[in-house]
Amino acid sequence: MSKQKKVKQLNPSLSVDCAIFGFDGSELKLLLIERSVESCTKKLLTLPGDLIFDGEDLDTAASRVLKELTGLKNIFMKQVRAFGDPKRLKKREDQAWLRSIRAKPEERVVTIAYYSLVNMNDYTPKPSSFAQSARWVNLDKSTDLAFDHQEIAFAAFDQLKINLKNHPIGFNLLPVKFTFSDLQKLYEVILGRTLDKRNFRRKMLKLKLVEPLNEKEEEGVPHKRSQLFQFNTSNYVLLLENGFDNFGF
Amino acid sequence: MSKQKKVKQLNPSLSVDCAIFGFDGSELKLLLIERSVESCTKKLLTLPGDLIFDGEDLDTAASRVLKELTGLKNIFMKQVRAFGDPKRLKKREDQAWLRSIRAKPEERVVTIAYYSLVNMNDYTPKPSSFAQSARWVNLDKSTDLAFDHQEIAFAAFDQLKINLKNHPIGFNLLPVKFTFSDLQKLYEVILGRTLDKRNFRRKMLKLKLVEPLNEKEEEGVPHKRSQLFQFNTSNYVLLLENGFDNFGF
DNA sequence: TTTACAGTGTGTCCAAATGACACTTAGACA
DNA sequence: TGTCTAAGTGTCATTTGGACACACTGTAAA
Repeated sequence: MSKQKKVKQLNPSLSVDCAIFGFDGSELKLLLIERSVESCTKKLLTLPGDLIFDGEDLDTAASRVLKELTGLKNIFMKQVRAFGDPKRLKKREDQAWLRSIRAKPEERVVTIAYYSLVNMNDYTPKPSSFAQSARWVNLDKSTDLAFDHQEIAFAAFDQLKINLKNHPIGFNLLPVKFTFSDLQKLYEVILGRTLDKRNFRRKMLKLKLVEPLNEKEEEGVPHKRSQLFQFNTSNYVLLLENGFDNFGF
Repeated sequence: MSKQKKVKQLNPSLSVDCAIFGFDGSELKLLLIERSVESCTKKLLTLPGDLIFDGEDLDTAASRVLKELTGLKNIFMKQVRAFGDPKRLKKREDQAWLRSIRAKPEERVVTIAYYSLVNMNDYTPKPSSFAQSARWVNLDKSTDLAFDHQEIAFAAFDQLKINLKNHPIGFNLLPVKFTFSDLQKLYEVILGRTLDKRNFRRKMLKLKLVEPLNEKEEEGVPHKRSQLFQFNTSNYVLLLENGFDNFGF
């Protein structure tokens, strides 16, 4: 009765990749790591991702890999979809990296992509494992990713935009107390266009997802101090479950 | 130089499963196959699905597997997502079947689910391979599926409903020429509720997706003969690409 | 030939939602 | 005291959504 089977073994055909979007109040960023290639000075810029273990649950694997590479934990991620193009890892420089670290670098790997949204200020990435660095990169500058990670990032962002319209997503991106401007900026960044202040307020309040606090924080700003809001958790949960139809800005 | 690598080899960790929805003019059906278990009289009722080959593209694999098991070909399928729960194939009766056919029946298999919509009348399933039978089953009677196929079918149906609201989906379900009633019935079946005839017509015509033909077909119906419509292909393609916001009934 | 039947096809009204638009106010600072 | 910055607020015209009822056409049966 060997315990051989209990030993964790990487499955050479399966990986997860995580597209973590962060918001700092004005710009949308993507969490990327660098992987160095032995024979080359250039580093690969990629999403955090790695092979998963035999018998490891997909969601669990995504959380584990993200934590191993970037130190981020307790982040709720949602699956985007699987990417399995046989050529997805076949570029020259990608193969160089794979040969330096994988038992079977030639193997086709199907990767399950995940995405999430976090408040950048709450999470400071700390690279480890084969991640040389882990940092937030402006979404519009996140180009030249290795493997098919550009495609994965786009797909994840599309998913984000779609879900933004049907779910009260994006609230994890803001601090507990926030202003209406914060909220609106977030929506503008994700949707990629400006919104009318009054119309935005009207719609958002109708949903009853946010409620005013008795605080007018922000000391020392060179303008009128703004009302602070928080999320109404009970309505939030309710809408999370049901989605909601009319949320088009 | 052995050609070993060129030999197609099944990957024991990867499969595809296809949720094919069919419409016969009044009810929504799901295409299911039966798999017989050697030691048992009871058959497993499942979605068409099987392991994929090393290096085989996912979309290609889905088409191949569907054809092998049911004879259906040239069906455009869309990926739902991956299912990889380590326990997804561990039920007693599921294991019995797997032991009879798989080299590694204990192995955790990640399956990539696909879905599609077809006009039932255009496709008559012909079982082959390990499919004992292949037939259309009423969606509400498609219960008691083996493995985690019930969950997959639900997820695929959810996807269908969501896409119905944002894309001109469901048109593959109808014959080239169709009446407004046909179209409306389709929507009612998928959405699971009745719609107002006049409002439906108004909205649908605004999209300019359908256009009237100079034919009032249907001979010998015990009522006024109805106008036939067809899809406006150019607008159809346009909307397929962009999706469209206002399609909520 | 008359009648019953079944599904087609059409218009209006009201309520709600949407989008466009501009000025006053609070607070900081020079 | 004036200037700057962002906050905060209301109206109107248009579009959209849902609710609602009756006459028409062709068939079949009495």
